[in-house]
Amino acid sequence: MSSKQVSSARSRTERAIVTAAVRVWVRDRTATLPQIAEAAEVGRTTLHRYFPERDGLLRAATEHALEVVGGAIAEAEPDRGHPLEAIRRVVAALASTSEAIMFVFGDQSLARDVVPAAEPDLPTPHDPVIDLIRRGQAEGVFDDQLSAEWIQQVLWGVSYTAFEQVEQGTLAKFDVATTVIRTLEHGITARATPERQP
Amino acid sequence: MSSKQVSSARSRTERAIVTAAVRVWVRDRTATLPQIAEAAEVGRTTLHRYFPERDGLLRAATEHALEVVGGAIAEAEPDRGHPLEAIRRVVAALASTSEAIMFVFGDQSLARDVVPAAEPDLPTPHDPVIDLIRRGQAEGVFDDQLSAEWIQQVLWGVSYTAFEQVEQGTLAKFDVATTVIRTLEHGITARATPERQP
DNA sequence: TCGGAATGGAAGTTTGCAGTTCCAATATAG
DNA sequence: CTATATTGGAACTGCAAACTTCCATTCCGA
Repeated sequence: MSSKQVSSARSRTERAIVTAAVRVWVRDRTATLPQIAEAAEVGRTTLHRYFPERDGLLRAATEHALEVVGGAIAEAEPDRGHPLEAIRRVVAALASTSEAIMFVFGDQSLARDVVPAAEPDLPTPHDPVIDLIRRGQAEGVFDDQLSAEWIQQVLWGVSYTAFEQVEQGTLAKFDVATTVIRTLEHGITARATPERQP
Repeated sequence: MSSKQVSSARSRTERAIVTAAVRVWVRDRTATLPQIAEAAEVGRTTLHRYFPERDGLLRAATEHALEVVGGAIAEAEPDRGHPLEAIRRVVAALASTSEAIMFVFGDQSLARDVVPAAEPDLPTPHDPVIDLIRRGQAEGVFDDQLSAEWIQQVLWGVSYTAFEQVEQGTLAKFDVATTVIRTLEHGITARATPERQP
């Protein structure tokens, strides 16, 4: 895309800045640029050279986070195997990108304003996770009384909740995938509930 | 608590400001005080007279939102009846306080910093919802392989997700309680899944 | 009706951060 | 080794929003 070949130094610095931005902003959305420069171990001047304005960095950080999440989902091969197995792989994959997910979904204004601009076509149309859910519904594995979009949002929401718990030490990182999957598959009720008889 | 009797005017104005703050900040955490003054139909000067600094209003808004949510939960009588029925009442009650819930839980820094200061003893110890979940687990209704705290967080998380969907028009307000409860009770899988056989 | 309480408009001050400029120091490639 | 690219320290401007002050007006209870 760039007209000139980027030097290795440039790309290394840019990557450091963007990842630092995600890392810092995920904990404090109001963190200042100097704070991010410090986290990236980069001078304030350098940061402004790479990203002349705050919004540009915000967008780059968002795009980067989306790439990380998208890549993890792709690696999980959601279009392969039994839907239940596939979604377990997806959850496990998401667990390894918790920072990126919390960054993107931790601020509703990000998801509302920046994400659409960042991904002109990928987000809603042809989402591999939606495809997986639809496939699972067609095969009678997932509840087809619930919309695929709702199920997807629940997947994000429950995963996000788990990441939060890890963050505050209430849940062991190791248990994230198991807990999320168990909750998704059976809800919060004990197994084999006598189908409502309260 | 106050040494002087508060005039009806004072309390009416204060209430208008606080509810406006919740209403505005739930959609845009970065909204300015003039914006809130306008939403409260109150002069900028008046707002500053009631809340000399931003943090004070933020705290008051948080306390108010917590009171609203706590009141709704209490009205749902979570300690009465079958746990499944009780939690359905709680979800229905939460649905009517979506604004307050989204305000408190929509910003992790709020839940992290302001909430503990706002409720010195109520939040974690002796939470009626936790009590309900524990009771349900003891009666074999809720999954006792999951911690009560996790189940509570899932309850919040799924409800929050539903409110978001309503906000963006993806879910009808009318369907919130049904959808949340169905998801909580059975997860995202079709009823009577042949207990794993992928 | 009268007087204190409450309100709000307008125009301050202060603060903190984004964005800029300049120049010297250092790293990297040819 | 030298030239160019990259970096970053420091001091600047500009701006937006929090917070303040003053005073005229309106509301409300005694």
